[in-house]
Amino acid sequence: MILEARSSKAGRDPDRTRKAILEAAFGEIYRHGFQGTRLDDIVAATGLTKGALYHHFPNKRALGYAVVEEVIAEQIHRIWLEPLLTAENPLQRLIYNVEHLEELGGEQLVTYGCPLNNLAQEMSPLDEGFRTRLDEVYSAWESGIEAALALARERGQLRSEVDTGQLATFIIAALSGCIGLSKSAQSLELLRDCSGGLLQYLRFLSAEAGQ
Amino acid sequence: MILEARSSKAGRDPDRTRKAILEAAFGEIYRHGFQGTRLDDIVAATGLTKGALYHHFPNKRALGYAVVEEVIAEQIHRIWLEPLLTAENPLQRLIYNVEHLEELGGEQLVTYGCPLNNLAQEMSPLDEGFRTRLDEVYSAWESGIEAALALARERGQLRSEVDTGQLATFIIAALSGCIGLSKSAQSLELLRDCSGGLLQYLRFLSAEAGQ
Amino acid sequence: MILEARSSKAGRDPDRTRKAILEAAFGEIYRHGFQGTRLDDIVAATGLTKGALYHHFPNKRALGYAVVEEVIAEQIHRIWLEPLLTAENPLQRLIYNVEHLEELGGEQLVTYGCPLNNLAQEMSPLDEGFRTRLDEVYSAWESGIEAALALARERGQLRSEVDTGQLATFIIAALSGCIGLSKSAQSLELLRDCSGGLLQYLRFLSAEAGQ
Amino acid sequence: MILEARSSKAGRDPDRTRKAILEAAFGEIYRHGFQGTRLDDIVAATGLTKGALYHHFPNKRALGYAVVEEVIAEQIHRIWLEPLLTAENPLQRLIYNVEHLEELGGEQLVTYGCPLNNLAQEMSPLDEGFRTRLDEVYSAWESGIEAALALARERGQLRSEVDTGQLATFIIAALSGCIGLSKSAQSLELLRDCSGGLLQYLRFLSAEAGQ
DNA sequence: ACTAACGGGACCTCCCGTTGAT
DNA sequence: ATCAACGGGAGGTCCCGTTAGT
Repeated sequence: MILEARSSKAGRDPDRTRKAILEAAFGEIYRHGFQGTRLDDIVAATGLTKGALYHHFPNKRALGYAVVEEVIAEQIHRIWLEPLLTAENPLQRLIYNVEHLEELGGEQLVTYGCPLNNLAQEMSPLDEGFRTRLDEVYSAWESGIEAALALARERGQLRSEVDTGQLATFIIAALSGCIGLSKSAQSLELLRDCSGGLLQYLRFLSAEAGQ
Repeated sequence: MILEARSSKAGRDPDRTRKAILEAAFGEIYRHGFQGTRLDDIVAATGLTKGALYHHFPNKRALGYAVVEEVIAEQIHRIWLEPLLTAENPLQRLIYNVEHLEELGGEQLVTYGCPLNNLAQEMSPLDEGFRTRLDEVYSAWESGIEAALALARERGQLRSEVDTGQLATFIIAALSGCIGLSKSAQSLELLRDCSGGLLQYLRFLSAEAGQ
Repeated sequence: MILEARSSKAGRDPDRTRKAILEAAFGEIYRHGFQGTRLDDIVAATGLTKGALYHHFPNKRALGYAVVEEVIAEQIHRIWLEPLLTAENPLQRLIYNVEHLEELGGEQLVTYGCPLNNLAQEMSPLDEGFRTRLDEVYSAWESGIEAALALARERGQLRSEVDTGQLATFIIAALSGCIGLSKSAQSLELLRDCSGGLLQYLRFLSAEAGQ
Repeated sequence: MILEARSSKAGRDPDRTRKAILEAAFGEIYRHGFQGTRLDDIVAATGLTKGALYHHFPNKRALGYAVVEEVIAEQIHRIWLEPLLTAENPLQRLIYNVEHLEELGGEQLVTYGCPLNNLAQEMSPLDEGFRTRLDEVYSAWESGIEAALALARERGQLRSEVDTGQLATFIIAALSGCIGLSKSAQSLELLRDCSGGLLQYLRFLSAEAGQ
């Protein structure tokens, strides 16, 4: 998102500038990792200069934190929480999401992987600030899925002996693992195969319930 | 492995030196990522100098490649291939491995995650040389597990309709995901929970076969 | 040119800074050759830092190119083009220049030689970017001398059968050679002797025209 | 010159090894300059190792000195001294040499220039040891040409008022300059043009004598 | 006479962050 | 709020020379 030129700087919307920086930062971090991202590239992507960036964020790390809290968390919410919690049939919607990972994750999913998992694997052991923020996003994701599973179980769509908390965690782990493997292999087919393994498990847990 | 000080620079065992560099490099890369690793730290860990390192490896990247090919691949082989392929009951051994991830992966498994997955998530999209080498390790891992599954299926320990290739991929993905999640959460408990989800799936697939 | 210390890094005149870097770079390259020049010496000579240098030039090579295009080309223009093209009697002015090489070239002419020739001999075979830029300076020098010779021939000050283009090239070659020889010998006398050989030739070509 | 493998190291001829190193060093220095030459490249070109090089020469500089004294000086002697001093008509032979620079200097003359001039321009101001040795080669070259000119004058082939010493110096300077210019321009045509300028002068000095 | 392993240090490159000004 | 100019320092690369050994 490159800001269009305006006649005066004073006329710019500071929130829009902040958003633009965050988006550009997300894109660079997604493609190069946090350590591999250069601030100069971010400002170049926005058409601004470093001074503007440092006006909105005290340093690179804080910018990274903001990307986690505002961009990545928002994506998880938009894709995995909101749809599941408003769905008529949460379990079906969950299965639908797993079946349509590619569309939901964007065309770069196989190329660059999962933004959340990427950052987590890179930064969690290096920086506690990143770790706690990433962990919170994971927790939110997990509780969303667990809520959907619990609702499904209540409705008799899921085997009653299922530990919804454990299953939610396992689903996220499996998804992250599948996307990660397909990234290493650069293979969309592998992503489908691998998520197929998860789907089989999910269908088994729900199909049995239907009997 | 710190090489003891010697009176001379010549007369050393070149293979031992190379090994020492690789081990030190593996440790640094494991803890800080490849991009976050400094050659100075590697040489400091070995008691050598940059000159020695440069004598054995043309540059940092080649050193990284060698770590993948010689250290990480060897670990996968030692833990996941050799035991499974020589076991009386490969499926039991596979389950045993999943149950004892902590001991097999070392005390730092929760702290720093899976060495293979870490490098793959960081470097696969950035460097094709890394990607292909890491992909090969994954492939070897996968074929080892698949061979064990196929043998188990032959012996009637596994449901006959199981696609062993897909399942092997899914197992690796789930393992990688579980370890990654537990790293982000810094929680051993989460690792146990998550791998419990995988075990349940595996036991289901094998228990049914017994019927 | 050492920039005076200022309280701030901002608020400087960027053009002056750039000039200062170019001048310092020219001096170091002139004395040590391009490959023998260290960026540390250049920044030390200006009182700046590497950061400032890197802000104005992307790398050492680009700095070298700029020295050729802006400093050396300017010197050639100031000494050999402008005076000849505005002179009442271009041929006389050309001879005057050859007779007063020492003053025009600076006190370091015998010590360090011709800046243009030095760089050309060192870098032309090593770097095409240097070669083309140096070749352009040579071409400009040559066309200036040729223009002067052509005018002189028109006025009957030069034998009519002279090939002004060839002669201009030869004059530059002879000058470069003379300065180079005197540098190797560290002998001002040799410079005078050698340029005397060229002067004799020039006088012969012009004296005949007077007949 | 790569030494053929022998069954034993003791069986090698030390003088041949030394020669091989000198030849390889000359080639590398000719193409990359002295400062741009790496000892590793020299030893790679000979098939030896650095130990062998340091057995024959105490350091890089001494090797460079030896290249001047033994390789370059020998070339000057072979091309410019011996033929001129044994020729029936030294002046004709001198003119012949100027006319056939390309063949005498090798195919790389335009590409890489004159080995003697290259080293002189690069190293004379940087290292007094190089300067004196290169100056000696120039002196030898000059005295050879002067001897030829003096003989020619004696025989009435050259105008009697010619200062043979000055002319010899000028010839060398002009030759060096012509080769240097053609190197910068990467133009064989320019070499012919430029040496044509010198030839015209020489023919004039001799033609007049013939009258 | 020759080798491989290694020491040691210099140099360019690169990038995060700061400053005064607008 | 935004900018260009600049400080400062770290990291990878590179290469000359040394050493014990054969």
